[in-house]
Amino acid sequence: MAEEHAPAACPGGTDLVEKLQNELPDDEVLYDLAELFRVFGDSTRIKILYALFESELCVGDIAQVLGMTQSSVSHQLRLLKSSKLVKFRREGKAVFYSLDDDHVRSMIALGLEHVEE
Amino acid sequence: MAEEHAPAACPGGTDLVEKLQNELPDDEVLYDLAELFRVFGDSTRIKILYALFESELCVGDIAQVLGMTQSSVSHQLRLLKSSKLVKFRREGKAVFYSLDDDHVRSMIALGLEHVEE
DNA sequence: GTATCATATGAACAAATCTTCATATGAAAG
DNA sequence: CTTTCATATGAAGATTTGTTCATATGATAC
Repeated sequence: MAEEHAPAACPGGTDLVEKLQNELPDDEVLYDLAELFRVFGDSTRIKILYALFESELCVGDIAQVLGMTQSSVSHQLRLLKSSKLVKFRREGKAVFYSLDDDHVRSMIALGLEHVEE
Repeated sequence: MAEEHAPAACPGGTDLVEKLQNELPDDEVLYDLAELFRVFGDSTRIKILYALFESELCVGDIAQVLGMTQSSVSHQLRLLKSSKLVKFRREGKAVFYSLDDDHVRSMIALGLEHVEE
């Protein structure tokens, strides 16, 4: 069981096709990359990241800024956390979240460039 | 009907919250930004973009490189097209797709930096 | 210990998403 | 005009995703 998919093609140089196949990064890398973008791909999470641009915030405050439930925000923070986009520290009852590094800022800035054209 | 959501909060300076709310970009911008990232947030589409890194390709060849259906690839190309990430030109029966601009490369490069840590 | 505040998490449901299959469109050749 | 090749698209179905609600955990104050 091997042959499937694409029945042939247009110009269809088999050599070109093979060359490109070999040049593609590993599936795992591509999947991780897509997953990273997927995390940015939700308005709520983008808003959370934006809210954290200037300073750290606790969960409740984030929820207030966005006008969303604490639960919803917490769920999203978990995703952002596991993608290493935000970090956190505990202080008493509260948990303060902040951007994990500057990649987040660069990423959003770059995205904005494309959107604002 | 106004009061909803977040029952109050941790530190919860109402002024800080209001300040941040005013500083957030328009909802429309944030939505567009999320939508852009969402387009990058799928392995198939990432693969397509990667395949187009070096040269333009017709739909059938892309499908072969990825080992996917022509239909599937075509559906995804439509998304990439409407997000202005790829452009195309027709030549006889074939349609050649290519990256629309360098934002795509920068975006993927930046994403890779974060993933490969 | 109990009460309270802040956050996290599990289950459930609705909405969005991706692939497949079948078929339509569009262009060139006969 | 009919056939063939390349691509596009609509509908259907399975999977994924985001929010809500209820409840659990964790930390402080009493």
